[in-house]
Amino acid sequence: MGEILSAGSIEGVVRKDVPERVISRLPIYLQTVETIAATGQTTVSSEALASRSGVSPSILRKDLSQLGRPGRRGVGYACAELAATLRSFLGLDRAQSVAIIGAGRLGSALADYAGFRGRGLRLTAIFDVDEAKIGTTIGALTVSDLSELATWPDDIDLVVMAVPASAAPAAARIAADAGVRGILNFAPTVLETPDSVRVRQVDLASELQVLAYYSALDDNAGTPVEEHSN
Amino acid sequence: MGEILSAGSIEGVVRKDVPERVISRLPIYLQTVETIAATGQTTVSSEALASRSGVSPSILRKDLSQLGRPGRRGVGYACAELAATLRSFLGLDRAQSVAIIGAGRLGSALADYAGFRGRGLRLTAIFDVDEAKIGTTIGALTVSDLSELATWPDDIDLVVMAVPASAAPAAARIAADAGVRGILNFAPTVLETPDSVRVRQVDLASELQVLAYYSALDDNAGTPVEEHSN
DNA sequence: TAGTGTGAACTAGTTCACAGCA
DNA sequence: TGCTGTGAACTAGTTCACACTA
Repeated sequence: MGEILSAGSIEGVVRKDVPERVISRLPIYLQTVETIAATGQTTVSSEALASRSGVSPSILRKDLSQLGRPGRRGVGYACAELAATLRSFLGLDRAQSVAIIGAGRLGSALADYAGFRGRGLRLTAIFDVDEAKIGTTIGALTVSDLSELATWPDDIDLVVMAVPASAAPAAARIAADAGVRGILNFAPTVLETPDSVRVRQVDLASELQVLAYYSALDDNAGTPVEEHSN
Repeated sequence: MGEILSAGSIEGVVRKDVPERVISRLPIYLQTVETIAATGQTTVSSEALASRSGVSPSILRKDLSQLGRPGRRGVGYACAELAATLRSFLGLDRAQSVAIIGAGRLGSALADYAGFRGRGLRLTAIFDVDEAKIGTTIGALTVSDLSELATWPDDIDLVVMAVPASAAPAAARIAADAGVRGILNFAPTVLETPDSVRVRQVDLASELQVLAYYSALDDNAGTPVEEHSN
């Protein structure tokens, strides 16, 4: 993907096109700087912020310099201001509305998983197709029929897909038709969506299999494996 | 690229130095090729496999060529053979043993989330520190006290961390001390671990915030976004 | 003086295009 | 002939090093 040259260009809006790689690090910085601010610290250096975010200081400075509101040379970044800039840049000023599709165990767990409130996200609805689940309550929300998504009164910006792989493509189509802007997909399937819908994939088994690779690598470490020191 | 002397090929499996970027795509290929094989198809071209995996054909060919067991020119890849090679390469021949730390809603949901069995992973134990949860049953497993992890009879290769952010660092240390090889961390904290423990981060809020960025971008398409002149 | 902002150098990753083999 | 395997060209991402400024 990538290839953004269409939207907005008519107006002559020169959008600095920030790579997704960078965008995906910003939430971590936000999280970190909020944690630091909560301790009462008012400024933070790139070095401290970077190490607590798990990145290098230079990459952190490059990333933050891209969002226009700079730090102060010789001082560092003002925590509160930086957090506000990050929130605004990520589009979290108005809380994005999130719906969960799939009211099974995973969907229910995600529904009250910490981190919607206070992270610029507002959980708006939970959908399912299972008659037995529709009408039941999860946290403060009642499970609705997925067919209601299309005409849902509150605009839904983002969807968390927590359904089996077999049901995911159909549900994704419904979400896309309803004008949803992004899907966070927990089902182990590659979703095909129109360009207007961004998909991010989270696959438990894939992640574990990546870890399995390195685990197995170490198993064989008795025999001379690559691993060279420097 | 530092030339690596992977001469130690005493055990048949010689693993070159494959970038993590590549490793993290292999589970997707495995998933895809298994799906294709299940339809009865015996061979598959790089183009078909790539498009169903959401990558370009050239990158797929480069990736697969790195694992030594090639496809057949003019034909494609033999599904069954490719799947076996991928499984073996990822270290899934002997099912890796996985433990979940945290028997809350997320932990319980992940415990019976499809994809352990038949994906080369074996869920071995669930731990918690909460007296009220220890001894209760989740699926086929009984929740054990986290302190038992260190002396757990069955070796634990990988851990899924499903605890609050505040509890994660301590739990990670316990896991690292117990010789765990990898941690899949759902808590929104950067974990510091010794080099022997690989961490992969999955943060619901971060992922949604990335999607929020693109969602907000579209909202502002046409009106000047916060932008500074160069 | 301390610590950011940033061009330049470097490194990693992807795509291209075609040689080579079933 | 068809499709993989792969070097070469290209592109993206990271690190370095230091000018610059509060």
